[in-house]
Amino acid sequence: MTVSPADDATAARGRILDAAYDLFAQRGIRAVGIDEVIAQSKVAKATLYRHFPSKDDLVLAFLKNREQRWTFGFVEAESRSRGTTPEEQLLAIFDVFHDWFHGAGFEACSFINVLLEMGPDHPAGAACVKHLANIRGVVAGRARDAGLREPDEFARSWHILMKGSIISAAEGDTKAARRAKEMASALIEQYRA
Amino acid sequence: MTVSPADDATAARGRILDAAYDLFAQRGIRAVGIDEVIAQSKVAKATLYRHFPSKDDLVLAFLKNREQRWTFGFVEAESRSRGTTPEEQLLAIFDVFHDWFHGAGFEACSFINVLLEMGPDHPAGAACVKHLANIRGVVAGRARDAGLREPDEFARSWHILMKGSIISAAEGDTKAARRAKEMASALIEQYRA
DNA sequence: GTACCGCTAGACAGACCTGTCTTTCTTTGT
DNA sequence: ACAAAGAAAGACAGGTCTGTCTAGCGGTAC
Repeated sequence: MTVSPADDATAARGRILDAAYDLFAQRGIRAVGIDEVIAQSKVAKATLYRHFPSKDDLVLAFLKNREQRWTFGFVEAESRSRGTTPEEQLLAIFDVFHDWFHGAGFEACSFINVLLEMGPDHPAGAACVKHLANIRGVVAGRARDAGLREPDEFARSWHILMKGSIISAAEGDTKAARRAKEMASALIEQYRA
Repeated sequence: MTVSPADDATAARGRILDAAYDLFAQRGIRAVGIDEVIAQSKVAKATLYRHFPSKDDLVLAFLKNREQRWTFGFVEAESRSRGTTPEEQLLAIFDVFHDWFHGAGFEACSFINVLLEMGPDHPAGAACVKHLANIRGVVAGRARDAGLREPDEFARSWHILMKGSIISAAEGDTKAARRAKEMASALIEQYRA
Protein backbone atom coordinates (compact mmCIF):
# COMPACT_ATOMS: atom_id res chain seq x y z
CA MET A 1 0.00 0.00 0.00
CA THR A 2 2.90 2.35 -0.74
CA VAL A 3 2.95 5.14 -3.20
CA SER A 4 3.97 4.69 -6.79
CA PRO A 5 7.25 6.24 -8.00
CA ALA A 6 5.25 8.83 -9.85
CA ASP A 7 3.45 9.68 -6.64
CA ASP A 8 6.78 9.61 -4.84
CA ALA A 9 8.16 12.08 -7.32
CA THR A 10 5.24 14.48 -7.18
CA ALA A 11 5.02 14.01 -3.42
CA ALA A 12 8.69 14.91 -3.03
CA ARG A 13 8.34 17.83 -5.40
CA GLY A 14 5.27 19.01 -3.55
CA ARG A 15 6.98 18.81 -0.18
CA ILE A 16 9.91 20.83 -1.53
CA LEU A 17 7.59 23.47 -2.93
CA ASP A 18 5.63 23.66 0.30
CA ALA A 19 8.76 24.05 2.39
CA ALA A 20 10.21 26.62 0.00
CA TYR A 21 6.95 28.56 0.12
CA ASP A 22 6.92 28.78 3.90
CA LEU A 23 10.60 29.60 4.25
CA PHE A 24 11.10 32.00 1.33
CA ALA A 25 7.85 33.88 1.94
CA GLN A 26 8.62 34.33 5.60
CA ARG A 27 12.33 35.03 5.62
CA GLY A 28 13.42 35.93 2.09
CA ILE A 29 15.77 34.21 -0.32
CA ARG A 30 19.30 34.78 0.89
CA ALA A 31 18.42 34.15 4.52
CA VAL A 32 17.21 30.63 3.74
CA GLY A 33 19.72 27.96 2.79
CA ILE A 34 19.04 24.90 0.67
CA ASP A 35 19.80 22.71 3.67
CA GLU A 36 16.91 24.28 5.52
CA VAL A 37 14.52 23.59 2.67
CA ILE A 38 15.76 20.00 2.65
CA ALA A 39 15.29 19.60 6.39
CA GLN A 40 11.78 21.01 6.36
CA SER A 41 10.64 19.07 3.28
CA LYS A 42 12.24 15.81 4.52
CA VAL A 43 13.75 15.20 1.14
CA ALA A 44 17.22 14.13 0.06
CA LYS A 45 19.53 16.79 -1.29
CA ALA A 46 19.93 14.93 -4.57
CA THR A 47 16.15 14.82 -4.94
CA LEU A 48 15.87 18.56 -4.58
CA TYR A 49 18.61 19.13 -7.12
CA ARG A 50 16.97 16.66 -9.51
CA HIS A 51 13.74 18.68 -9.51
CA PHE A 52 15.40 22.09 -9.33
CA PRO A 53 18.91 22.22 -10.85
CA SER A 54 19.83 25.33 -8.88
CA LYS A 55 18.54 27.48 -6.07
CA ASP A 56 17.53 30.09 -8.63
CA ASP A 57 15.27 27.54 -10.31
CA LEU A 58 13.67 26.77 -6.98
CA VAL A 59 13.15 30.47 -6.34
CA LEU A 60 11.45 30.93 -9.70
CA ALA A 61 9.19 27.98 -8.93
CA PHE A 62 8.42 29.50 -5.55
CA LEU A 63 7.40 32.77 -7.18
CA LYS A 64 5.09 30.98 -9.60
CA ASN A 65 3.62 29.11 -6.68
CA ARG A 66 3.20 32.33 -4.76
CA GLU A 67 1.28 33.81 -7.67
CA GLN A 68 -1.09 30.85 -7.73
CA ARG A 69 -1.67 30.74 -4.01
CA TRP A 70 -1.52 34.38 -3.04
CA THR A 71 -2.32 36.55 -6.07
CA PHE A 72 -5.01 34.36 -7.58
CA GLY A 73 -6.00 31.95 -4.81
CA PHE A 74 -6.14 34.52 -2.07
CA VAL A 75 -6.33 38.17 -3.12
CA GLU A 76 -8.16 37.79 -6.42
CA ALA A 77 -10.56 35.05 -5.33
CA GLU A 78 -11.27 36.41 -1.87
CA SER A 79 -11.89 39.98 -2.99
CA ARG A 80 -14.12 38.82 -5.84
CA SER A 81 -16.28 36.86 -3.42
CA ARG A 82 -16.67 39.87 -1.16
CA GLY A 83 -18.34 42.13 -3.72
CA THR A 84 -21.05 41.86 -6.34
CA THR A 85 -19.99 44.68 -8.68
CA PRO A 86 -16.53 45.19 -10.16
CA GLU A 87 -16.16 48.37 -8.10
CA GLU A 88 -17.04 46.59 -4.89
CA GLN A 89 -14.64 43.82 -5.78
CA LEU A 90 -11.90 46.36 -6.38
CA LEU A 91 -12.42 48.04 -3.03
CA ALA A 92 -12.73 44.67 -1.33
CA ILE A 93 -9.05 44.11 -2.12
CA PHE A 94 -8.26 46.42 0.76
CA ASP A 95 -10.65 44.58 3.06
CA VAL A 96 -8.79 41.40 2.22
CA PHE A 97 -5.55 43.27 2.88
CA HIS A 98 -6.87 44.44 6.23
CA ASP A 99 -7.46 40.87 7.36
CA TRP A 100 -4.18 39.74 5.85
CA PHE A 101 -2.24 42.50 7.65
CA HIS A 102 -3.73 41.38 10.95
CA GLY A 103 -3.13 37.68 10.49
CA ALA A 104 -0.34 35.89 12.36
CA GLY A 105 3.04 35.89 10.65
CA PHE A 106 2.28 38.62 8.12
CA GLU A 107 5.03 38.27 5.57
CA ALA A 108 4.44 41.23 3.22
CA CYS A 109 4.52 40.79 -0.56
CA SER A 110 7.08 38.25 -1.73
CA PHE A 111 7.28 39.89 -5.14
CA ILE A 112 8.29 43.20 -3.62
CA ASN A 113 10.58 41.52 -1.09
CA VAL A 114 12.41 39.47 -3.68
CA LEU A 115 12.56 42.28 -6.22
CA LEU A 116 14.24 44.54 -3.67
CA GLU A 117 16.45 41.79 -2.30
CA MET A 118 17.79 40.49 -5.61
CA GLY A 119 17.45 43.56 -7.81
CA PRO A 120 15.66 43.90 -11.16
CA ASP A 121 18.56 42.41 -13.14
CA HIS A 122 18.55 39.08 -11.34
CA PRO A 123 16.27 36.47 -12.98
CA ALA A 124 14.19 36.25 -9.81
CA GLY A 125 13.83 40.03 -9.63
CA ALA A 126 12.78 40.15 -13.27
CA ALA A 127 10.20 37.44 -12.59
CA CYS A 128 8.84 39.54 -9.74
CA VAL A 129 8.31 42.46 -12.08
CA LYS A 130 6.19 40.21 -14.27
CA HIS A 131 4.21 38.79 -11.38
CA LEU A 132 3.53 42.31 -10.14
CA ALA A 133 2.32 43.23 -13.62
CA ASN A 134 -0.08 40.29 -13.43
CA ILE A 135 -1.53 41.72 -10.23
CA ARG A 136 -2.12 44.98 -12.09
CA GLY A 137 -3.78 42.90 -14.79
CA VAL A 138 -6.41 41.75 -12.31
CA VAL A 139 -7.03 45.34 -11.25
CA ALA A 140 -7.16 46.61 -14.82
CA GLY A 141 -9.64 43.90 -15.77
CA ARG A 142 -12.02 44.92 -13.03
CA ALA A 143 -11.57 48.57 -13.90
CA ARG A 144 -12.57 47.75 -17.46
CA ASP A 145 -15.60 45.81 -16.21
CA ALA A 146 -16.51 48.78 -14.06
CA GLY A 147 -16.36 51.03 -17.08
CA LEU A 148 -13.59 53.22 -15.73
CA ARG A 149 -11.44 55.33 -18.02
CA GLU A 150 -7.92 54.21 -18.94
CA PRO A 151 -7.92 50.96 -16.99
CA ASP A 152 -4.18 50.41 -17.25
CA GLU A 153 -3.30 53.85 -15.99
CA PHE A 154 -5.89 53.43 -13.27
CA ALA A 155 -4.34 50.09 -12.29
CA ARG A 156 -0.90 51.64 -11.97
CA SER A 157 -2.15 54.24 -9.52
CA TRP A 158 -4.20 51.63 -7.70
CA HIS A 159 -1.14 49.42 -7.42
CA ILE A 160 0.75 52.26 -5.74
CA LEU A 161 -1.86 52.18 -3.00
CA MET A 162 -1.63 48.41 -2.68
CA LYS A 163 2.15 48.37 -2.42
CA GLY A 164 2.35 51.41 -0.19
CA SER A 165 -0.14 49.93 2.24
CA ILE A 166 1.80 46.66 2.36
CA ILE A 167 5.00 48.45 3.31
CA SER A 168 3.15 50.48 5.93
CA ALA A 169 1.74 47.27 7.36
CA ALA A 170 5.25 45.82 7.47
CA GLU A 171 6.23 48.88 9.51
CA GLY A 172 3.43 48.15 11.92
CA ASP A 173 0.63 50.48 10.81
CA THR A 174 -2.47 48.45 11.67
CA LYS A 175 -4.78 50.79 9.78
CA ALA A 176 -2.81 50.87 6.55
CA ALA A 177 -5.47 49.05 4.56
CA ARG A 178 -8.20 51.42 5.76
CA ARG A 179 -6.19 54.45 4.72
CA ALA A 180 -5.43 52.98 1.31
CA LYS A 181 -9.09 52.11 0.79
CA GLU A 182 -10.08 55.72 1.41
CA MET A 183 -7.65 56.94 -1.23
CA ALA A 184 -8.75 54.12 -3.53
CA SER A 185 -12.35 55.32 -3.33
CA ALA A 186 -11.28 58.78 -4.36
CA LEU A 187 -9.27 57.30 -7.22
CA ILE A 188 -12.32 55.47 -8.56
CA GLU A 189 -14.27 58.73 -8.56
CA GLN A 190 -11.43 60.31 -10.48
CA TYR A 191 -11.53 57.67 -13.18
CA ARG A 192 -15.26 57.48 -13.73
CA ALA A 193 -16.14 57.96 -17.37
CA MET B 1 52.95 67.63 5.90
CA THR B 2 51.10 64.45 6.82
CA VAL B 3 47.80 64.27 8.60
CA SER B 4 47.50 64.16 12.35
CA PRO B 5 46.34 60.90 13.98
CA ALA B 6 43.00 62.51 14.70
CA ASP B 7 42.66 63.41 11.04
CA ASP B 8 43.78 59.92 10.15
CA ALA B 9 41.07 58.45 12.33
CA THR B 10 38.27 60.63 11.06
CA ALA B 11 39.53 60.27 7.51
CA ALA B 12 39.49 56.48 7.79
CA ARG B 13 36.07 56.51 9.44
CA GLY B 14 34.76 58.82 6.75
CA ARG B 15 36.07 56.63 3.95
CA ILE B 16 34.43 53.59 5.54
CA LEU B 17 31.13 55.40 5.87
CA ASP B 18 31.29 56.63 2.29
CA ALA B 19 32.04 53.19 0.92
CA ALA B 20 29.33 51.61 3.07
CA TYR B 21 26.87 54.22 1.85
CA ASP B 22 27.52 53.51 -1.81
CA LEU B 23 27.55 49.74 -1.46
CA PHE B 24 24.70 49.19 1.00
CA ALA B 25 22.40 51.71 -0.66
CA GLN B 26 22.97 50.21 -4.08
CA ARG B 27 23.07 46.49 -3.38
CA GLY B 28 21.62 45.87 0.09
CA ILE B 29 23.17 44.49 3.23
CA ARG B 30 23.63 40.76 2.79
CA ALA B 31 24.89 41.12 -0.78
CA VAL B 32 27.80 43.29 0.36
CA GLY B 33 30.64 41.71 2.33
CA ILE B 34 32.90 43.49 4.77
CA ASP B 35 35.84 42.75 2.47
CA GLU B 36 34.19 44.78 -0.25
CA VAL B 37 33.70 47.75 2.06
CA ILE B 38 37.37 47.45 3.01
CA ALA B 39 38.51 47.32 -0.58
CA GLN B 40 36.47 50.35 -1.62
CA SER B 41 37.37 52.44 1.42
CA LYS B 42 41.06 51.50 1.21
CA VAL B 43 41.19 50.83 4.90
CA ALA B 44 42.66 47.98 6.92
CA LYS B 45 40.28 45.38 8.24
CA ALA B 46 41.36 46.05 11.82
CA THR B 47 40.60 49.73 11.34
CA LEU B 48 37.07 49.00 10.23
CA TYR B 49 36.49 46.70 13.19
CA ARG B 50 37.96 49.30 15.52
CA HIS B 51 35.39 51.88 14.45
CA PHE B 52 32.52 49.42 14.01
CA PRO B 53 32.76 46.34 16.23
CA SER B 54 30.45 44.34 13.99
CA LYS B 55 28.78 44.54 10.60
CA ASP B 56 25.50 45.31 12.33
CA ASP B 57 27.07 48.39 13.90
CA LEU B 58 28.26 49.51 10.49
CA VAL B 59 24.79 48.98 9.08
CA LEU B 60 23.23 51.10 11.83
CA ALA B 61 25.75 53.84 11.12
CA PHE B 62 24.92 53.59 7.43
CA LEU B 63 21.21 54.04 8.16
CA LYS B 64 21.90 57.13 10.28
CA ASN B 65 24.06 58.46 7.49
CA ARG B 66 21.35 57.70 4.96
CA GLU B 67 18.88 59.70 7.03
CA GLN B 68 21.18 62.69 7.09
CA ARG B 69 22.04 62.62 3.41
CA TRP B 70 18.83 61.37 1.86
CA THR B 71 15.91 62.16 4.15
CA PHE B 72 17.08 65.53 5.38
CA GLY B 73 19.80 66.58 2.95
CA PHE B 74 17.97 65.57 -0.20
CA VAL B 75 14.22 65.03 0.10
CA GLU B 76 13.45 67.45 2.90
CA ALA B 77 15.80 70.21 1.80
CA GLU B 78 15.16 69.95 -1.91
CA SER B 79 11.37 69.84 -1.65
CA ARG B 80 11.38 72.76 0.78
CA SER B 81 13.36 74.86 -1.67
CA ARG B 82 10.92 74.07 -4.47
CA GLY B 83 7.85 75.56 -2.82
CA THR B 84 6.93 78.68 -0.90
CA THR B 85 3.92 77.42 1.05
CA PRO B 86 3.81 74.25 3.17
CA GLU B 87 1.35 72.74 0.71
CA GLU B 88 3.60 73.42 -2.25
CA GLN B 89 6.51 71.99 -0.33
CA LEU B 90 4.52 68.86 0.42
CA LEU B 91 3.60 68.33 -3.21
CA ALA B 92 7.13 69.16 -4.30
CA ILE B 93 8.24 65.94 -2.58
CA PHE B 94 6.87 64.09 -5.58
CA ASP B 95 8.65 66.40 -7.98
CA VAL B 96 11.87 65.57 -6.17
CA PHE B 97 10.93 61.92 -6.38
CA HIS B 98 10.32 62.26 -10.11
CA ASP B 99 13.85 63.51 -10.67
CA TRP B 100 15.24 60.94 -8.26
CA PHE B 101 13.45 58.08 -10.04
CA HIS B 102 14.97 59.18 -13.34
CA GLY B 103 18.49 59.61 -12.06
CA ALA B 104 21.21 57.08 -12.87
CA GLY B 105 21.52 54.19 -10.44
CA PHE B 106 18.17 54.69 -8.73
CA GLU B 107 18.50 52.63 -5.58
CA ALA B 108 15.01 52.89 -4.01
CA CYS B 109 14.56 53.61 -0.32
CA SER B 110 17.23 52.01 1.87
CA PHE B 111 14.91 52.02 4.87
CA ILE B 112 12.32 49.95 3.03
CA ASN B 113 14.98 47.75 1.46
CA VAL B 114 16.71 46.99 4.74
CA LEU B 115 13.46 46.59 6.67
CA LEU B 116 12.25 43.97 4.22
CA GLU B 117 15.63 42.32 3.91
CA MET B 118 16.39 41.97 7.61
CA GLY B 119 12.89 41.92 9.10
CA PRO B 120 11.42 44.15 11.79
CA ASP B 121 12.96 42.12 14.64
CA HIS B 122 16.55 42.62 13.52
CA PRO B 123 18.17 45.73 15.04
CA ALA B 124 18.69 47.20 11.58
CA GLY B 125 15.07 46.58 10.63
CA ALA B 126 13.90 48.20 13.85
CA ALA B 127 16.11 51.20 13.10
CA CYS B 128 14.49 51.48 9.67
CA VAL B 129 11.06 51.66 11.27
CA LYS B 130 12.27 54.63 13.29
CA HIS B 131 13.89 56.34 10.33
CA LEU B 132 10.69 55.89 8.34
CA ALA B 133 8.75 57.45 11.20
CA ASN B 134 11.10 60.42 11.00
CA ILE B 135 10.19 60.87 7.36
CA ARG B 136 6.54 60.95 8.40
CA GLY B 137 7.54 63.54 10.97
CA VAL B 138 8.68 65.88 8.22
CA VAL B 139 5.37 65.39 6.38
CA ALA B 140 3.30 65.83 9.54
CA GLY B 141 5.15 69.05 10.36
CA ARG B 142 4.34 70.56 7.00
CA ALA B 143 0.74 69.36 7.27
CA ARG B 144 0.49 71.16 10.59
CA ASP B 145 1.99 74.30 9.06
CA ALA B 146 -0.51 74.04 6.24
CA GLY B 147 -3.34 73.90 8.75
CA LEU B 148 -4.52 70.46 7.68
CA ARG B 149 -6.61 68.33 10.00
CA GLU B 150 -5.03 65.41 11.90
CA PRO B 151 -1.48 65.87 10.62
CA ASP B 152 -0.25 62.49 11.86
CA GLU B 153 -3.05 60.57 10.20
CA PHE B 154 -2.55 62.64 7.09
CA ALA B 155 1.16 61.83 7.13
CA ARG B 156 0.48 58.11 7.35
CA SER B 157 -1.67 58.20 4.22
CA TRP B 158 0.80 60.46 2.50
CA HIS B 159 3.59 58.06 3.34
CA ILE B 160 1.67 55.23 1.66
CA LEU B 161 1.85 57.25 -1.56
CA MET B 162 5.56 57.90 -1.12
CA LYS B 163 6.43 54.28 -0.47
CA GLY B 164 4.11 52.92 -3.12
CA SER B 165 5.56 55.20 -5.74
CA ILE B 166 9.09 54.16 -4.82
CA ILE B 167 8.27 50.49 -5.30
CA SER B 168 6.58 51.26 -8.60
CA ALA B 169 9.66 53.15 -9.71
CA ALA B 170 11.79 50.16 -8.73
CA GLU B 171 9.57 48.07 -11.01
CA GLY B 172 10.23 50.49 -13.84
CA ASP B 173 7.19 52.77 -13.86
CA THR B 174 8.67 56.07 -15.01
CA LYS B 175 5.52 58.02 -14.17
CA ALA B 176 5.11 56.72 -10.65
CA ALA B 177 5.84 60.07 -9.04
CA ARG B 178 3.29 61.86 -11.24
CA ARG B 179 0.58 59.37 -10.34
CA ALA B 180 1.35 59.64 -6.65
CA LYS B 181 1.30 63.42 -6.84
CA GLU B 182 -2.20 63.35 -8.31
CA MET B 183 -3.46 61.22 -5.46
CA ALA B 184 -1.55 63.40 -3.01
CA SER B 185 -3.37 66.49 -4.26
CA ALA B 186 -6.68 64.78 -3.65
CA LEU B 187 -5.51 63.77 -0.18
CA ILE B 188 -4.71 67.38 0.73
CA GLU B 189 -8.23 68.43 -0.33
CA GLN B 190 -9.58 65.66 1.88
CA TYR B 191 -7.73 66.94 4.93
CA ARG B 192 -8.46 70.65 4.63
CA ALA B 193 -9.96 71.98 7.83
C1' DG C 1 63.87 59.64 23.22
C1' DT C 2 60.62 56.68 24.32
C1' DA C 3 56.13 54.87 25.04
C1' DC C 4 51.78 55.00 22.83
C1' DC C 5 48.19 54.89 19.47
C1' DG C 6 46.00 54.34 15.13
C1' DC C 7 46.70 52.82 10.50
C1' DT C 8 48.14 49.20 6.82
C1' DA C 9 48.48 44.56 5.09
C1' DG C 10 47.11 40.22 5.17
C1' DA C 11 46.95 35.49 7.26
C1' DC C 12 43.82 32.79 9.74
C1' DA C 13 39.84 30.29 12.13
C1' DG C 14 35.28 28.82 12.12
C1' DA C 15 30.96 28.95 10.22
C1' DC C 16 27.93 28.62 6.41
C1' DC C 17 26.38 27.97 1.58
C1' DT C 18 25.73 25.79 -3.02
C1' DG C 19 26.12 21.98 -5.68
C1' DT C 20 28.15 17.05 -6.60
C1' DC C 21 28.69 12.46 -5.62
C1' DT C 22 28.33 7.84 -3.35
C1' DT C 23 25.71 4.28 -1.23
C1' DT C 24 21.71 1.89 -0.09
C1' DC C 25 16.84 0.95 -0.50
C1' DT C 26 12.28 0.58 -2.72
C1' DT C 27 9.17 0.22 -6.48
C1' DT C 28 7.94 -0.40 -11.44
C1' DG C 29 7.97 -2.47 -15.99
C1' DT C 30 8.90 -6.32 -18.67
C1' DA D 1 13.59 -12.47 -12.11
C1' DC D 2 15.87 -8.41 -13.16
C1' DA D 3 17.06 -3.88 -15.08
C1' DA D 4 15.75 0.97 -14.49
C1' DA D 5 14.62 4.80 -11.95
C1' DG D 6 13.74 7.63 -8.13
C1' DA D 7 14.44 8.64 -3.22
C1' DA D 8 16.98 8.79 1.34
C1' DA D 9 21.03 9.97 3.94
C1' DG D 10 24.93 12.21 4.18
C1' DA D 11 29.98 12.98 2.99
C1' DC D 12 32.52 16.15 0.42
C1' DA D 13 34.67 20.04 -2.36
C1' DG D 14 35.18 24.78 -3.20
C1' DG D 15 33.81 29.18 -2.24
C1' DT D 16 32.29 33.06 0.77
C1' DC D 17 31.42 35.37 4.97
C1' DT D 18 32.46 37.55 9.64
C1' DG D 19 35.59 38.54 12.96
C1' DT D 20 40.43 37.88 15.23
C1' DC D 21 45.13 38.23 15.25
C1' DT D 22 49.99 39.26 14.10
C1' DA D 23 53.56 42.34 12.40
C1' DG D 24 55.28 46.60 10.99
C1' DC D 25 55.01 51.74 10.20
C1' DG D 26 54.45 56.68 11.17
C1' DG D 27 53.24 60.50 14.01
C1' DT D 28 52.25 62.44 18.95
C1' DA D 29 52.80 63.45 23.68
C1' DC D 30 55.38 63.66 27.54
